[in-house]
Amino acid sequence: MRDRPLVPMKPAVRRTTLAVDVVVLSPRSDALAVLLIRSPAGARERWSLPWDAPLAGEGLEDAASRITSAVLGAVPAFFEQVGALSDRRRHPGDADVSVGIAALSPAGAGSPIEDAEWFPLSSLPTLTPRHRTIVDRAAAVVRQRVDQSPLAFRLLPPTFTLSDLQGVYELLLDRRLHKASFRRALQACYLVEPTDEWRSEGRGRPAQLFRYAPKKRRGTRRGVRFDLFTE
Amino acid sequence: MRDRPLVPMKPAVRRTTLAVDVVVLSPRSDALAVLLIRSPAGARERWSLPWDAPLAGEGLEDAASRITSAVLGAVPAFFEQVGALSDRRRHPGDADVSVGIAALSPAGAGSPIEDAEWFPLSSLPTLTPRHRTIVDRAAAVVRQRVDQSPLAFRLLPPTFTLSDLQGVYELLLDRRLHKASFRRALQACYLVEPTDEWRSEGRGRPAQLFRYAPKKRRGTRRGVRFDLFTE
DNA sequence: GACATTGGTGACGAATTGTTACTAATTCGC
DNA sequence: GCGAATTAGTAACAATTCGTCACCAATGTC
Repeated sequence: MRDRPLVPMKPAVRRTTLAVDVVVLSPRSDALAVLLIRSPAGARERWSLPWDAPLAGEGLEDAASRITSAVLGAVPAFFEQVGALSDRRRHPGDADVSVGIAALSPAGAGSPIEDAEWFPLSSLPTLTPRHRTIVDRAAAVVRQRVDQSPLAFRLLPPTFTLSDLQGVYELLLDRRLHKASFRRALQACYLVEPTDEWRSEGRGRPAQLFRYAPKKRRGTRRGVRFDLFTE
Repeated sequence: MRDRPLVPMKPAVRRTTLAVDVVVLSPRSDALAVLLIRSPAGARERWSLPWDAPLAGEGLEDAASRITSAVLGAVPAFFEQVGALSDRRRHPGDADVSVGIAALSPAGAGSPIEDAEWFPLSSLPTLTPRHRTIVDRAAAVVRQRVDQSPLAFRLLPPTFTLSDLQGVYELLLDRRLHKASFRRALQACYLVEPTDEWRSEGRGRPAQLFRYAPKKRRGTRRGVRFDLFTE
């Protein structure tokens, strides 16, 4: 009936080289930025994502944490796998397979080592083709999950103003949100609680500081929203 | 200031063993089912996910397609990576790292080889710990993405009734949907078009057959829905 | 003190969603 | 044939949510 091998497939492991490539994301001066490291002299591209092979038995997120820590001096607040890539596209260490991991780091946490720098997502230098794909997918995954998962809170310090929070959402979604609607939606879900601190930023009324404190209120399950399809 | 190695990290690839583990999902008799293969005699678990190592330079989804094809005799309609796992948990081939891939196959496509069988997600036999995790994550990912991506159409034949479609959504979301609301939402998004065929299933009025034919109508971007957070 | 600027909220009309109730076309049993 | 049962499909209304406007509050600037 169909193409099928006469002899059942015999699965077997094969040895390959594997890299964990980390896309560290953080809001810097009103744009989402990626942490890149200067390539060793002689490399074709000047910059690359921080990467390394996982150590024996080390979890992939643990590897990403170790790598980020070495480059930024801070442990990211959140990880999300972006996908594994196995293709013939070039990788700085010529790994056969790359696992891309997005790491979210709050604004202001850590500081890059000398050979590392933040680049806004919108103006990246040339990267190896595989790294370029991983960055694009990381950005897409993060943007897509903002609505499913409290990612935005991982890009903020422990306390923040509601305007800060709205700013991060606007950064991630790349569109303006309406203040009153944003706050009403937030209120309805019991995700933040007010602290008794206020922050004054020069002009304008001081803003109350909030912290992320989700209450386990199971929201009423809604109908199907076909219009959220990304494809 | 923080823990940071005195010498900058020297990334390097290391050789590891890699497996692609495939979770083939298909609706069988009103439940979502997974395709498992009988383990060789002497294995600790009787059943396992179909798996293999990717061939040199073979894409991971291509490997998943090849593996599924060998076991089911049909090429899945859709793939979605479920995550890469690197831990010390047991894998049938003792691979260091597994890439889990969910493969969606329409009801009725292909037929399993002799050593393979469909198991409803709700009553699986014992699997190696890593395979168990991959299945759970595949189910979670598919359930979570149903609202973002037209997955449900990949679990149906090319033409289907609206009741079929609603049934798949109910299977995936594990809750009843309201007929009128479901159809109104579907209508509003121009995702299906009617064929001029009708299907009679015994009792009841015959149903019109539809096909998946998304029109690129960009839906109006909505506000933020915090209540969709999964965590 | 007037004004510009940022924070925060009530309220109203518009849009969407949940539900009820109905009509339509078929098979089954008599 | 004919009514009951069963599944498909839809109109219409009520309840809820959403987008917006308008406003008040608290601060710095002139």
